[in-house]
Amino acid sequence: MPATLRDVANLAQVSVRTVSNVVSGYEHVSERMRQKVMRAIEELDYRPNPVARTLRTGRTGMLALVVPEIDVPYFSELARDVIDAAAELGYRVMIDQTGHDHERERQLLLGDDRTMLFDGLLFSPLVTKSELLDMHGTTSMPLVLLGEHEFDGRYDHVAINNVQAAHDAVSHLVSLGRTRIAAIGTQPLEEYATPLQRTAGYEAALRDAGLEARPEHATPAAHYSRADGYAAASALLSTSPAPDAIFCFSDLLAVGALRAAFDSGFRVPDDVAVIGIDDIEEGRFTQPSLSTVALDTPLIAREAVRRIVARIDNPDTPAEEVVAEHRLVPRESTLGS
Amino acid sequence: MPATLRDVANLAQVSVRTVSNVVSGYEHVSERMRQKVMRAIEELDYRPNPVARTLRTGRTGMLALVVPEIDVPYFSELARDVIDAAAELGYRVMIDQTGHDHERERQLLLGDDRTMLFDGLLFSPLVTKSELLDMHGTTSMPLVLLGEHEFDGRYDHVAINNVQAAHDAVSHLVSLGRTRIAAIGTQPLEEYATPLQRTAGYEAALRDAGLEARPEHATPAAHYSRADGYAAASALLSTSPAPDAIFCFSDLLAVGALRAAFDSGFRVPDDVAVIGIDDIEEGRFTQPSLSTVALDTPLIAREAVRRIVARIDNPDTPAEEVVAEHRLVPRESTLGS
DNA sequence: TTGTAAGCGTTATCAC
DNA sequence: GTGATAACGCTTACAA
Repeated sequence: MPATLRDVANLAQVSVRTVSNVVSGYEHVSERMRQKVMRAIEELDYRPNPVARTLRTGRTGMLALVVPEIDVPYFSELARDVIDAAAELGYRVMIDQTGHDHERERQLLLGDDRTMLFDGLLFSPLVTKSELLDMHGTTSMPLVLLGEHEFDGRYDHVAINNVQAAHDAVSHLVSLGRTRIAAIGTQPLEEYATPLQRTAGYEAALRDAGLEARPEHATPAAHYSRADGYAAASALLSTSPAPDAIFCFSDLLAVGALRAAFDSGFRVPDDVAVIGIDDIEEGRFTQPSLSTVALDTPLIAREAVRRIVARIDNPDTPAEEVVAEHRLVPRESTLGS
Repeated sequence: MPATLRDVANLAQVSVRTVSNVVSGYEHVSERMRQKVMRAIEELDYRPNPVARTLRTGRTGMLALVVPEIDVPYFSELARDVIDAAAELGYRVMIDQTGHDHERERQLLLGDDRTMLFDGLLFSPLVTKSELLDMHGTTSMPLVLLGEHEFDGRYDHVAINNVQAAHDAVSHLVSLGRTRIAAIGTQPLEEYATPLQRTAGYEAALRDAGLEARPEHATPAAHYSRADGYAAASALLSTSPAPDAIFCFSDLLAVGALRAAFDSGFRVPDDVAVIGIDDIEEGRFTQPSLSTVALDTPLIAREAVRRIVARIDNPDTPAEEVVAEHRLVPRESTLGS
């Protein structure tokens, strides 16, 4: 059984108050006392109980990061940066994946969970309905949203300009002279923000270029996975006339598309150019390397953690929106080598 | 200010005991009481405070998963499976990355951290010295080790047979008629278990095949990253005679090696065959697809969680070692298409 | 079946 | 500067 403050106090012949002072580095303790206490701590191998401290102070020192799937590179790279940024401010990170489980999202957002040992919630929806957010209202759990762009002033928000990012990607393809530009990643059945916004950007860019948006070119993808990218691209490339460019709503989809192009006998970028969004590291090593729109993930992570900690420290902080920069990163899959 | 059990009890005109019974689903409560309490809970929007419960019960319901870097695909895929397996048993997962920070590892292992809000520690060292483990002795924090293979009976351990896995990979290259087989991923300066074991398997396989182990073919890699794989492979392929096969200690190194081979004008597998270890999903979509030795990550995760939960429930459970299966997965990078 | 009360191990508010 | 002691919000003997 681990030693408690009281045990230390008894052994050192002082009050618990004094021990607590020593342990938490309080300034005004005489050197003699401090020595005595330290000896007792050493002898009993005392370690403060973080749960008791938490109950008393109301702070767990833990943040929750909620992502759809942690093994999607974009999210694991985001998680890396969030964990580092949190550590810098003295916080640890619990990670939860909602998969495509709306019930789990609901629980987290509503605080309907019996094990919410965290001070704030970083919520990074890839495909999440905005109604869910309305339900968060009653809880007092600090919340920062990551990645979408639908600010209504109620929540802190580190956003990406999805419409513009998609527009930039497609405009790049247009500037290369491509005219039959397909897209992979739409979500016709559900009202998810990210795919909706990227679809809007895609269509706007086509319009701005005077190109026709063919319905059969806007291809859905249930998950933003390599496999779905592969399947969608295979289907697209078997149509006639085949597209001469594919804009994928994520780099992971694009990785699948690259492989599909190869397997279907298409050269990239000669026959078909491919571009994604995210700038995951994987895309720098594909063959050909993957053109993309880079999101400033470290900034997103840093800002998100900064905001949530500010809100934890002062719940009345007004909600704020930060829009992270993005930039076009052309590589071999559109430019050639 | 959130409502407490007491508030609910007051409003419902019952004792806290009764409210607690209702909240925690105790069997013997009259329907009338239950109704009254539920109404009060509803009205006050009461949610139990998990920290108080934790202090009382001694259980946080949280596990810590410690990995070097969460954005390394092998670890993010492991994390996905660990989170899922933990959820199944009612646990949540806090993730920490030690980077290559030995001090952080020391803290975690020693329980020298003021915010250890978890019931058990899943420790997955890629490159970690075993001395660190000796220091865990004094703590009572349940610990399960993942991935190495140096069982001394003190800790639960879900292991990989690294020596055999490496041997299998190299034997596959030998069976293809390759004779100048290089390796990427050794760690000559430090005594890390994984690289040491994989090096041993590599050398044994060469010996068994009657091939000479050339020192210049055993190439170190500081991190198991794409970039280091690229650099190491580029160097290897510029020697003369160049190797006709490269065994990489991880798939991520192999991804870098594939790209390096291409950039150096080598065809894979015709000029040089490449094989890795891990079977990350990325390797199924590279061009050519990556031969590898698959580790049974879901099993590793499931077993690890099962063991740690068993130990949390009963600290006196004897330590146990499980060795996860591995199997050779030949793909285009050794077989061709 | 329900009420009363004693902790869980801290921190913080008083006195001294 | 240090010592008692009351919370923090919950679970659970023990009583009734």
